[in-house]
Amino acid sequence: MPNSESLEISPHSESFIQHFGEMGSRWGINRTVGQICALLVVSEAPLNADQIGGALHISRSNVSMGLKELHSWNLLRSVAIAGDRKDYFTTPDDVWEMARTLLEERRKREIDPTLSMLRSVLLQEKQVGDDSYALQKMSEMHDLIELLVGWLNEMQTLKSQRLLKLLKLGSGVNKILDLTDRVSGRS
Amino acid sequence: MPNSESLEISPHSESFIQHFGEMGSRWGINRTVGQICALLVVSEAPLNADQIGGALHISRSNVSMGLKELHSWNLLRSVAIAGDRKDYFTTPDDVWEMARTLLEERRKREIDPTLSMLRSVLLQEKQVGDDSYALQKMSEMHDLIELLVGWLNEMQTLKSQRLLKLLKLGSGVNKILDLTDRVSGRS
DNA sequence: GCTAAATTTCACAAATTACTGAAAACTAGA
DNA sequence: TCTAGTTTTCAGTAATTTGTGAAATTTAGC
Repeated sequence: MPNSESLEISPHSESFIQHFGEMGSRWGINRTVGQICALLVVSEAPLNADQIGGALHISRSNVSMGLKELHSWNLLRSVAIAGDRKDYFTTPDDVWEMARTLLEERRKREIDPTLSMLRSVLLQEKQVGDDSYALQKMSEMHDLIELLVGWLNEMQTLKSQRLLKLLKLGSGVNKILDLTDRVSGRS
Repeated sequence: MPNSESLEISPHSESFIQHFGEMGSRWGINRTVGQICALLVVSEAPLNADQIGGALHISRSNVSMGLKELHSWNLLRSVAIAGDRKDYFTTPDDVWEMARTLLEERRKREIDPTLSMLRSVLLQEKQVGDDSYALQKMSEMHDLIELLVGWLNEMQTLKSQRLLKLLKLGSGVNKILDLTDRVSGRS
């Protein structure tokens, strides 16, 4: 017995969803995916595809595609509801978990491919007439990205509590780096 | 006396430029802008608009638009060449400076607007019938982003050497956080 | 294995974004 | 101030991305 009433969305949630739609393109996802994600975040109960389409005024097939995309971002959880054959969806409850996932996925899509490309170019035999300036720049960029990615990975392994502490420390980290300098005797 | 020969591009640089073009859309800039940026990075000498267009096989007007866009990302430096009325362009030499700039610009475009939106929604008078679950989520998201943005800002103020040290430390930061715990007596 | 509910796929349409050439607007020297 | 070289703007077109309905596929219960 499907619920035929369409979802009620508060004005605040409406702004939130609208904003995610507009920002979607800047974030490398499209409007619809952004809106679906926002809707699921602010909905306490899991929603089915019809509810999502109804709330956002988009077609059933568009919802299906949007969910598929959201799934590929690892931001979707499906929930089975007893006595209902429909699939219900939600996003992770913990916003920190979502942020971590997002960062990881963006790293995979936006940084890793470039690192691979740089690696493979730098690994190739130097060709005659190759400009060393360009190779120098690529090498610098490679090292920078490798360091950054390695650091991000290590941060991913940190417990939430630890990460929180580091973030709250902010540039106070300076003092601590000083401390390690003094202990190890380096500049 | 403009140089009529078209720019020579090495196969390695070619791959690099090509890659930046393909990644452009994932990075929220378009193909052309990505390619122009890559070309300027690997070119030791500054280039003029005709050279850029020639090298990338794009129209003069497209170059103009691409440069404008790159300028808005704070990644463009113009150089005057004596005895030539044309404008010459390059990107910053230091890849770390470029990375910092990039991060800052993306923060402005991708995060700051969301922070503003959340602030303004949360500041509004609670309305009757407003779902507190949604407001709770928005509040959590607001706090997370504020913390993250604050931290990023502080990192921007850190000297390069310090930043490098922090990055190389990686999850070794754990030990140091332990240390501060013991000193201050917190858990 | 049938059936009906639910979901996904896909060809096409709509909307958005990127690119171009021509014309307009600058700019530095004569 | 005139002119030739240079850059920018802009309207129209091309290319890409997004959204839809209809058809195909999957799935759970009988």
